[in-house]
Amino acid sequence: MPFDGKAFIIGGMALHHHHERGGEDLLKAAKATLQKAGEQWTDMRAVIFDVLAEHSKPASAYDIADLVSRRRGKRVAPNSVYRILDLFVTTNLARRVESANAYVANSHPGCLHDCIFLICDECGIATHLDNDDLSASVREAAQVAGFVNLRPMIEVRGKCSNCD
Amino acid sequence: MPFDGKAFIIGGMALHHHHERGGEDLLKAAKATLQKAGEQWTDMRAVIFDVLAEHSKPASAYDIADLVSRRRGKRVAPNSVYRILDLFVTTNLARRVESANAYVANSHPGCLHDCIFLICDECGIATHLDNDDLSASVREAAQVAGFVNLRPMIEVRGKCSNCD
DNA sequence: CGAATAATGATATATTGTAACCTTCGCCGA
DNA sequence: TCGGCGAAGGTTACAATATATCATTATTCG
Ligand SMILES: [Zn+2]
Ligand SMILES: [Zn+2]
Ligand SMILES: [Zn+2]
Ligand SMILES: [Zn+2]
Repeated sequence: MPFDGKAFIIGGMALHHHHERGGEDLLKAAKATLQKAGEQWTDMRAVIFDVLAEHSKPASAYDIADLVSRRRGKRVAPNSVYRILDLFVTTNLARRVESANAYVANSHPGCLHDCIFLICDECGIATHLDNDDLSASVREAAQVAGFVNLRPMIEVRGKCSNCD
Repeated sequence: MPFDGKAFIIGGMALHHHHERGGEDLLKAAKATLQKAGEQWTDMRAVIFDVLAEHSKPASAYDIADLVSRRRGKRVAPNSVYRILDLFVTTNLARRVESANAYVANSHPGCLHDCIFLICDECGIATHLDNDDLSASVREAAQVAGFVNLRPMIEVRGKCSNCD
């Protein structure tokens, strides 16, 4: 098996390799990941994932509800969107950006690690970083403090180079 | 001048020393810091800071509005609380915990650095960590990516040792 | 097929966050 | 002293985000 990306070790988990995906490729990967988790890849879920993946910046559940409603020609209530977004987050198909109350599609579903997001105050775009040393240090600090079931969130608000 | 704490250098800023404060001491430090920033230490602000500092876990603006209303025997609108919390955050008297939509008093006002919060999903208590190496690395990663005016947020959700 | 389970729809409500405009009060110069 | 000015807070209205509950439809599986 060819090694086509960076390597990750998280909290004693197995080794992963990393493959950033997009477009049709990403859709397929998301579907496979969700199904491997024993969940159904329904029309609604496919549309929501697609809308999220196409969106250039973190999207709120309400943004997504609007976009999906338009695409389906029929109103989809935010609570349905929330349900599916929650599922996506727990199955690693999407991430919640806490400082923006919004969600982004995970460009590497199936690859479990802590992501770092840089969010521009100006244009709202979120840049996705991966830095295993960094996230491992954060996890370790929390573990030393006696925490378990860790879910680190590392986000940096600021102004991106385009908007500067 | 005695050196009574850890040392910090952040983003080329001057050296600080660190002194965790509480009770009357913390109140005084907050007042001094706010006034040094050219802002008034009013009754309302004093009460809100006190309520926040006494609160054992991150408090929402609405929590604070209730507590302050009770203490003053007169309704204080969340609106007013938000205004003052925003001021506190910009002047470093308080921090916003993004993953909890809530605020904590800064135990070291006047001492500028990035804090790490560990928030327990169970009891809601936020443990405050400082780790300069870690936060410096986060800042550097964002800077390398071309971001400026950085405001890192490092939070870890999980379960604390008490609740485990 | 038919029961059990999963997914979504519909509606209501809770929680969090802003905007706009008004009143009060302290401060300062005419 | 008077009147203007600006900061702080009050009041009201509303927007944005999130959850709860129950009904309905779709899937799974024996
Ligand atoms: Zn990542
Ligand atoms: Zn930007
Ligand atoms: Zn700190
Ligand atoms: Zn706990």
